[in-house]
Amino acid sequence: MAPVARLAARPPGTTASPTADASRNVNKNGQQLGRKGMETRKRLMDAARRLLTERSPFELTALLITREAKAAPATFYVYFDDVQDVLYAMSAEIASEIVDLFDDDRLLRNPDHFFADSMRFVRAFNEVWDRHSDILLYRNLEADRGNPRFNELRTEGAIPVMNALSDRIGNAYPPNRRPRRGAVYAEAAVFFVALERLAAAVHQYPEDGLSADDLMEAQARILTRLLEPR
DNA sequence: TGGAGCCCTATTACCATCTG
DNA sequence: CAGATGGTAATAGGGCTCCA
Repeated sequence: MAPVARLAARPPGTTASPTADASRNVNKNGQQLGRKGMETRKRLMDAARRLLTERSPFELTALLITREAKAAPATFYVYFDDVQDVLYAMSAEIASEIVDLFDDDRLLRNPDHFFADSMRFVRAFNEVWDRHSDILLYRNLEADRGNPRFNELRTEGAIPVMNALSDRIGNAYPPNRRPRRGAVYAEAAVFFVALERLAAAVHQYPEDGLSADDLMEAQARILTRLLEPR
């Protein structure tokens, strides 16, 4: 249950650390990346992305990536510590896509559109997973097994979404009956963890059990209930 | 069991290219 | 042109598989 506790422990409104962004502009020798360096780093990440369409993250090697990128093995270590470091960089890029789901502050605000908005949100969330399930599954696996770097990344991606959700869920309560902030935040956390777990399961076993559409509709209905006035 | 061969990671040294 | 940045050949060493 560590991820839930970790998610709930971060005070709402906390911003993400700049660590991942900062490391994109400097190579492993501490040199500032120029145009060429940026291109080479991107080429290595694109190569890793291509390889992931036919291999598990655990099968990636630095040699495979550099061959795919048409670079020398040593070049890989100029930009990344190891294969996990590339996967971390790829995970960090995806985090912003999930946060972007709440770019529109009107989302999930209008009671007339609660279900439609919920469907829109749930679909958009699942689409991100659809595009990046291999990397996101790897990120969560590393986070679950106690890798602090990946755990922080997952938390940083989740916090803005949970803040947005808990803000809206809180509005469902009349001011005189509103639970304390932490309790509302916990409701958002419970919903978010279920949302993410189901997104992971659907993409891991797409042919088994309930259809993705059934699951997404059910999630949208549950979210709608959380948003409706109590 | 252990030696050979192979593949991989990781590092170093050095040369090439870019930029101000 | 000098310093910064980028790329890689060469190499050491570890782990794995195969085979006698």
